[in-house]
Amino acid sequence: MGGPESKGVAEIIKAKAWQQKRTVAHARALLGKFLVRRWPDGRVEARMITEVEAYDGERDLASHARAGRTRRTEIMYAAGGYWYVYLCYGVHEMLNLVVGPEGWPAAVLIRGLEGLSGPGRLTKGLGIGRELNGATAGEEASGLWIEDRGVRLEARSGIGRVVATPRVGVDFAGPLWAEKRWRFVLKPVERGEGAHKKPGS
DNA sequence: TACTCGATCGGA
DNA sequence: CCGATCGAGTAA
Repeated sequence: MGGPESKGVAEIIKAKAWQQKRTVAHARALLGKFLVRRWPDGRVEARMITEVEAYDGERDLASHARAGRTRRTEIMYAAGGYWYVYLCYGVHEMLNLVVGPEGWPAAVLIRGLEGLSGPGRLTKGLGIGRELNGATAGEEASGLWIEDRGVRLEARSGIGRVVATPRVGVDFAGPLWAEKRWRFVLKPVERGEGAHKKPGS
């Protein structure tokens, strides 16, 4: 199976990879990657990322960074590759990957995984809490990391198609920022879509 | 220190 | 539709 460069070999994505100032592109690029969790008992659970949102700079009034540097947002100003985990509505832990160069506050909210839909549900499902806030995304550093398992999302890849929509729950940010289509969802291909199918079968 | 309000979810 | 539940941010 496969040669020396066989596809499907999981590659752990290094923190460095998230340090370019391309927040929206980073969000889009996370679709199809795998979020991997090492549980305390050593078991490893990996799920494909299917839904993300980009939050980009202080100018983005939907972002926590709209208030500038504060104790909470400090981690967003770090260079890409750290986890930003915060409590929402006093109930749900939200998992974000900090992206961009140092000094530019940006993050990608991970909103959905294959089989675990919803930002609050996925953190609960993977045992992720605020104790990971500020930790490095990496197997050794935090037991929570991103892997590229070779999934490609080009047309006819058969995996799915990417849909861009406005972000969820950010109407408070005003129309300019609420309407930006910075939410990306990986929709599975429908039967008969994305590949030729014999009619009438 | 007081007050407001959320990057949500599950149950009426 | 509504309540849960709590910490960050703001005003004072």
